[in-house]
Amino acid sequence: MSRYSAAEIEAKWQEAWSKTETFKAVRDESKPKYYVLEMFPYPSGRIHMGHVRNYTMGDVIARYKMSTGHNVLHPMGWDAFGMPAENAAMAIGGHPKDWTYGNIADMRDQMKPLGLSIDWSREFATCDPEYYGQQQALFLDFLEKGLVYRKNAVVNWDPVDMTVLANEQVEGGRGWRSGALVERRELTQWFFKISDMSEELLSALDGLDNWPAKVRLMQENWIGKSRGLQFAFERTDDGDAIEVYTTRPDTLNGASFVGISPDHPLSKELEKSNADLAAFNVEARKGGTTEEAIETAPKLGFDTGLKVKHPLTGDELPVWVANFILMGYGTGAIFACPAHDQRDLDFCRKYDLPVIDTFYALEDPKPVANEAFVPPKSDKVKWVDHFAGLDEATGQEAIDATIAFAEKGGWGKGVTKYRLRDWGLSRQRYWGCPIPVVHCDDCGVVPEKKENLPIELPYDVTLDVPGNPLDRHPTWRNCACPSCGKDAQRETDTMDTFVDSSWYFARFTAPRAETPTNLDDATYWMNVDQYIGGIEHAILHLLYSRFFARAMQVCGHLPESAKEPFDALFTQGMVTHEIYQTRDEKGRPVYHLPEDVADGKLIATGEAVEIIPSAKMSKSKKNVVDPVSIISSFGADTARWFVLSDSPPERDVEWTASGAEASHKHLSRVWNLCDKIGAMDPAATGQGDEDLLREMHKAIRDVTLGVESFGFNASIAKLYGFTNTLAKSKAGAVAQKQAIKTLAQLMAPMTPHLAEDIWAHQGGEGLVIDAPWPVADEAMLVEANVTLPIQINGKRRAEISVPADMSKEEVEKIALANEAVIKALDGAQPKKLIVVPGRIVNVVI
RNA sequence: GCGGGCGUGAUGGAAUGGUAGACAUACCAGACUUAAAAUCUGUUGGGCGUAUGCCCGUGUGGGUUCGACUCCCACCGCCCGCACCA
Repeated sequence: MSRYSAAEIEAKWQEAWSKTETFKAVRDESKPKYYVLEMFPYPSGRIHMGHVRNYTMGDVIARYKMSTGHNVLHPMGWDAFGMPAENAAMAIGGHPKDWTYGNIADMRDQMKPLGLSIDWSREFATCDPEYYGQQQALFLDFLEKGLVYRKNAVVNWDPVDMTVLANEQVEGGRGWRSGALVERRELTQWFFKISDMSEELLSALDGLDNWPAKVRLMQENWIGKSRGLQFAFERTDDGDAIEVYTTRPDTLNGASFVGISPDHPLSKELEKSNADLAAFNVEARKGGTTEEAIETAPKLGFDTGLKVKHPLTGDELPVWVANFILMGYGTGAIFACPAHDQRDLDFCRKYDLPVIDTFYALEDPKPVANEAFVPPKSDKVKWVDHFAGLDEATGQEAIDATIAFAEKGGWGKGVTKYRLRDWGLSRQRYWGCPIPVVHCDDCGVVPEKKENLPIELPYDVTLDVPGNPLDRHPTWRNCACPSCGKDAQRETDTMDTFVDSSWYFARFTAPRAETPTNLDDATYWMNVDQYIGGIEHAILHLLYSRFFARAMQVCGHLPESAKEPFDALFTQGMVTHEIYQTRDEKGRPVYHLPEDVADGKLIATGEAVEIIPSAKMSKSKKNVVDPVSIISSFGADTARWFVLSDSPPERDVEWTASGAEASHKHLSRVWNLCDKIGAMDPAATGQGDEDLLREMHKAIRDVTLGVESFGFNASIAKLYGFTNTLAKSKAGAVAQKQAIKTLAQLMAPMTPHLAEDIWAHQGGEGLVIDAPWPVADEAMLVEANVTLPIQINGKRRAEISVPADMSKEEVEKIALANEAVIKALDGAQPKKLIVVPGRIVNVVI
C-alpha cells in the first residue's frame, strides 16, 4: 500500500488545472455568474496563516459555486503602495519599487502551492502604472464632477524632522524617529466629497442584508447622523455671534459656559493680541491628530474673558477655549451643560464653573454631584423649569420641543448633521499614486490632460532623509502647464492607499482595459457576490469603496446596479498562536520561536516557558507560523483543512502544531480508506448499504448547508463524522465506492488536490471540480422515529422514542405514562404540560 | 474617551429559546509490536455514589420564561476600529 504524499499529488493536480485553464474566467451569458473576492494582500514579502485562512475560505466558496454551475470570477492582486516600502528603503536601502515587486514575486510563489482557484491572468498590482494611471483618470473625472476639492486640514507635524507623520508614526505623542513632541499643523490638501453622500451611504445600509449587522451598525455610527439645534450666542462686548450646534438643546438652561476650539476663528483672532491664549493654544495643539489622542488628553481650558448672553435667560456666560472641542465637527463651538455631560462636568469642577441641573430622575430628584446624570433620551425625566412648558417628558420630547420653540421664536433652527468628514486623500509621500494636477502661477491648480497619463513616479529618488522625495526631486516637478503651456510645477502629494483599494474590485472585471473599467465587463461581473476580509476594514475601506462605486457610477465607469459593490460580506477572524516567553534578569520578556519549545520547556536549556494563549501572530513576539514550512512538511490540503476546522470562520483560530498534525493524519486516513475501497472486489456485498447511504445523504445536506452559511467548521465536523462512519461500514463495494466518491466531492472545496486524486482513483469522470455538486435525496433524510427528552420542571429526567409524526396528544399520553414522570408527580396532576413536537416534553409540577 | 464585538471542559469549539459539551486536540487505558513509531479501540466537565442515580456547571450578579450558552439590565476581562498602518 502506498502512502499519502501531498507533495506528489498537489503538484500533479495543480498542473492539471493549469493545463485545462479551469480557473480562467470568461464571460458566458449562458451561466449565472459568481464573483468571489478576498481582500487583496499587502505585499509584505511573506504570506502568513491569516492569508491562508482568508484565501482558503474564498476558495471554498469559489469551488463550490463552480460545482453548482456558476461562471466564477476569483481574481488576485496586490495592494502594493504604502509606507512599508519606504520604511524598508530607509532601513535597509534599496528602492521601494524593487522591494515591492520582489515581494510580490516571492508571495506569488508562496501562494500558488495552496492550489487556489484563482484566475492569475487578471493579476495586477496597484503600483503598476497601468493601474494607477487609470486611477489618475478617475481622479480627473471626479474633479470634473465636483467630487474632489482642496481645503486646509491638520496633519501630525514633526518639528525636528520637518515632516508629516502618519498616525502610526506618532508614539505617545512623539515622532517615532526624532522623539520630538508632535504638533498639529494645517496644510492645504485634496479631499473627496464623501460627505455629500452621507445620507445615501447611511440609508443604503438598509439594503445590505448579507452584510454582518455589526458592520452596518459600525458604519451607521461612523456616519453619525444627528438632529440638533444651531443658534448663536451674542457677545456682550461687540454683539458678534458665536454659532453653536448642539444635539441636546433641551439642556440649554443648564449651560454654564460657551466653549470654542483652539482653532476656532475667534480663538485665532484673540491669540494675536493675547500672549497667554497664544501659549495655551500652542500647548493645546500638541499631540497627535487622532480622535483617540484628543479625547483622552487631559482636558484644558482657557478663560478668554469674553462673555455672551444666554438667548433665553439673558444671563451672562463666559467664553472658554477648550482643547477637546474639534473644529471639524459642528461649528467648532459648543455650550457646556455639566449636569448632563460627564466631560463638561469634569471640566467645570476643574475650573470651578457652575453646575445647573435641568432635569432629575422621576423617582430621585437630587442635584448632580460628581457624576453627570445622563439617562437615555427615551427615558422620562422631571424638568426643573423647561422653557417649552414641559414638566415630565423624555429627553427626545424635550429636544423636539426645544427645536420647535427656537424655530418659532426665530433664534435658532433645527439642523441635521453628520459626523462623517470628507476623505482627505493627500499624502506627503513618495510611494503612492501621484495626484495628476499641476500648479501654475497664472492658471492656478490645473488638471493634467488625460493623454499625458499615467503621470509616472520617477525612479531616481533618495529616501535617506525624512520627507517626500518628490518635493526635492530636481526635475520631476517641472512641467508645462496643461492650460497655458508655461513652466509650472506638478503636485507632489500622492494619494492615500485607501484610494487604490476602493476600486480594484471593479478593475478586476477588465484588468487590461484602456479606461478604468469596461462597462460591458463591469455590468456582467459586478457586483462582488461574496467579499471576504478582516473586521478591521469594517468602516474605512468598505465605506470608501461604497463611495467610490457611487462616484464611478456618476462618471459612467460602473452601471447603476453596481453602486453597492459588495452584495455579501463576510468578516473572518485572525489566526492566533501561543506566545512562548521567558524573562531576562531584569524581568523583561524574552520571546521564543515555536520550534525551539517542546513540552513547555526550551529545547536548548530545559528552562520552563510562560505560555500566553491565543495571541495575534506577530514577528516581534516570535509566534508566527510560516505557511511555506507547513506546506512543505504536510501539504497545502492539510493547511487548508486545518484553518477551516475547529473555529467558526468569523472567530479567531488558534494554530497548534498538534492540530496541524491531526489534520494531516485525517487526510492520510481518508487516502488510505480510498485505497482500501479501491481494492475491494467490485462484486463484494455486505451489510448496512442503506444505513451508509442514509448517512451519506445526511452528510451531503449538512456539508452543503455549512458551506452555504459560512459554517466551514461545521462542514468539516460532519466530514469527520461521515469518514468515521464509512471507515467502520461493512457495506458492499458499490455502496462504499459511491460513499467515497461523494466524500471526495464534499471535500473538494476544502482539500481540492486530495479530492481530485480520490476521484480519479475511483474512476470518476473528468475532474472532480467539473463534476456537479451532489444533491441530498430528501427521501433518504426522513427519520421514522425521534428521541424526545422529557423534562420535569425544566430538567431532563428521561427520554422516549416516538414516531416522528406522532400527534401532540399521543406524545402527552406516553410522557405521562413514563416511569420518571409518574414518580415525580406522585399522584398529583401536572400544572402544565408542554409538548414541542419533534423537540421536547416539559412536565411542570 | 467614544463606537463595535467576544467570553462554554485541560484546549479549539458544537448547540432555529428546547437533552450543554457534537467534532477535534490533549491526557489516560487497551490492542498490534521483541520494542518504539505508525495504526486501531475505548474512557474523560466537576462532585457524591457499587449502582439505578443525585447535586453543581456556559466570565460575575440580577431579570424575563414551563424552559436561557442563547433574550434583557448592570459589572468584569479580552479583542477590533477611531479618519495619514494596511
